Amino acid sequence: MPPAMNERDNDYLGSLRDYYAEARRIPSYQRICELMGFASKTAAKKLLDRLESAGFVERTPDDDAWMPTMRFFERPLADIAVRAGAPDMIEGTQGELLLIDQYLVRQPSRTVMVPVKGDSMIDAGIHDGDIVVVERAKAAQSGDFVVAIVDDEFTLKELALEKGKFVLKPHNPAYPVIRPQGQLEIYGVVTGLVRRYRG
Amino acid sequence: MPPAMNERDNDYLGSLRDYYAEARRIPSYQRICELMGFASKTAAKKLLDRLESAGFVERTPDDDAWMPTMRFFERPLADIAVRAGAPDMIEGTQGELLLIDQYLVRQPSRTVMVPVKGDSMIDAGIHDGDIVVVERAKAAQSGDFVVAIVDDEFTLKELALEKGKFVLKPHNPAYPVIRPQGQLEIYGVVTGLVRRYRG
DNA sequence: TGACATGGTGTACTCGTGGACACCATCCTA
DNA sequence: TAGGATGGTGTCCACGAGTACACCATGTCA
Repeated sequence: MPPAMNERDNDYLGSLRDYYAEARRIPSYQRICELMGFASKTAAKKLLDRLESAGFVERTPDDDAWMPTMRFFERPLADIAVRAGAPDMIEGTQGELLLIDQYLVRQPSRTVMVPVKGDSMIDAGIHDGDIVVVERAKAAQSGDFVVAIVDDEFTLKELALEKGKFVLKPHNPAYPVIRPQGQLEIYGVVTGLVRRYRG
Repeated sequence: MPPAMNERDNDYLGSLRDYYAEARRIPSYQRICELMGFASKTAAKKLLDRLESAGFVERTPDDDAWMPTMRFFERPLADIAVRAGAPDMIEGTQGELLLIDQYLVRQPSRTVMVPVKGDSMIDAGIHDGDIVVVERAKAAQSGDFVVAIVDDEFTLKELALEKGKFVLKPHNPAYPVIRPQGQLEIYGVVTGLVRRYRG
C-alpha cells in the first residue's frame, strides 16, 4: 500500500471524490476525460490503474467495474497535516454519508439493528442505549457476542463453551451465566456497535 | 414516496442491497437477471423503474447510471419491546427503520471519523480500534468527551473542570489527568462511536 | 548526454449495456 | 366472468464502454 502519489494524481483523486459524492460511482473513462481534461480514454484507464496500485480504487468482485476502497475516503485534515502523528481521518462530507453504514453492514438483507437494554455487557464496553449490528443466520462461534432468545426475550451475551455445552456469559459480575435447558436459540451474531453521545 | 412495495420486490431489494454492499454499485441489467433469476433484461429495467418510484434508487445527475437513494440504506431496527414469540416480524415491511449515518452524524460537513488508539478511555467503553465520530467547532462542555491536541498529538479524553481550570481526564486509572499549560486546544467533540467485531 | 520510466495522445475493435417493442401469464377487481 | 393492471419473456438495435497497441513528450538520474 505505498501512498506514493504525486501531486497531480492527488488532484485527480480529488475530482473523482467530488464526482463520487454526486453520483456514487466511479465515472466512466469518457467522463473522466471530461472531468480531468484528458483527450484520450487511455489516460483515464492508466490513471485508475495508478490509483488502484496506490490502494484508492479496486475492481468489483465480479470485475465489472471500479469501486472505491475505504482509503478513497480517508484524508488527513489539511491544516494539521504538518503535525507529527496525525492519524488518517475519514472526513464525512455529503456524498460520503453512507460510510459508517458500509463499514458496519456486510449483508444488508440479513442485518438487523438491535438496541441494547441493560448493562449486562458493560465490561465489554457495551452500554445501555447502544445499538448493536446483528447479522442473522450467521454461524455463531464460541467467543462471539450473540443475541439469543431466552424466555421469549432478546438477550445480548457472549456465547461460551462450558463443559462442552454452550452457555451465555454476561460481561458484568453482577449477572449470572445463563445455562439454557435444551436447545439454545440464537437470533444472530453481533458484528458491530454504534453509540451516540449527548442528545 | 409511497412505500408501496410488495413482498417480492422487497426480496429483490434485499438482493440488490447485498450486491451493493459488495460491489458498491447497482448491478447492470444483465447481472440483475442473474441475481434474481430473470430471463429478460426488460424485467430488470422494470424492476428498477418500480424501485425508483418507490424511492429506493434514482438516476445519477448526468443520467449515466442508477444510484441508490438514502432510503436504500435504511436498516430494520428491532423493537426490543416486542418480546413475544414473533421476532420474525422484523422481516416484515413494517417496523422501525434506522439510517446509521444519519443517526450518528448531524453536521456532515463538520464531522470526521477518528480511529481510537490506546485504552485510556477503556472504562468509558471506548476501546482500542474503535472509531469515534467527532464534530469539529462544536462548543465543548465539561463532561464531554473531546479530541484535544496535546504536544502535537491527538488525544481522546473527557473534558473536566478542576479548580476552575479545564483538564483532560482519562477513563483508566493507569493514566494521569492531563493539566495543560496555558490554552487547551480542542479539536472537536465526540458525538458518537462505531465498533466492528470479527473481520 | 543518453537511456529509460512516466504520463498522455490517437486509433481501431469488440462486446456489454441500456432501450424499444410486441407479446404473454397471472392476479385482482368490478 | 370479463377486463385491465402487473410482472415477466423474447428479440432487435445502436451506442458507449473498456481494451489493446503504436506512438510521443517530458522529466530524471546515472
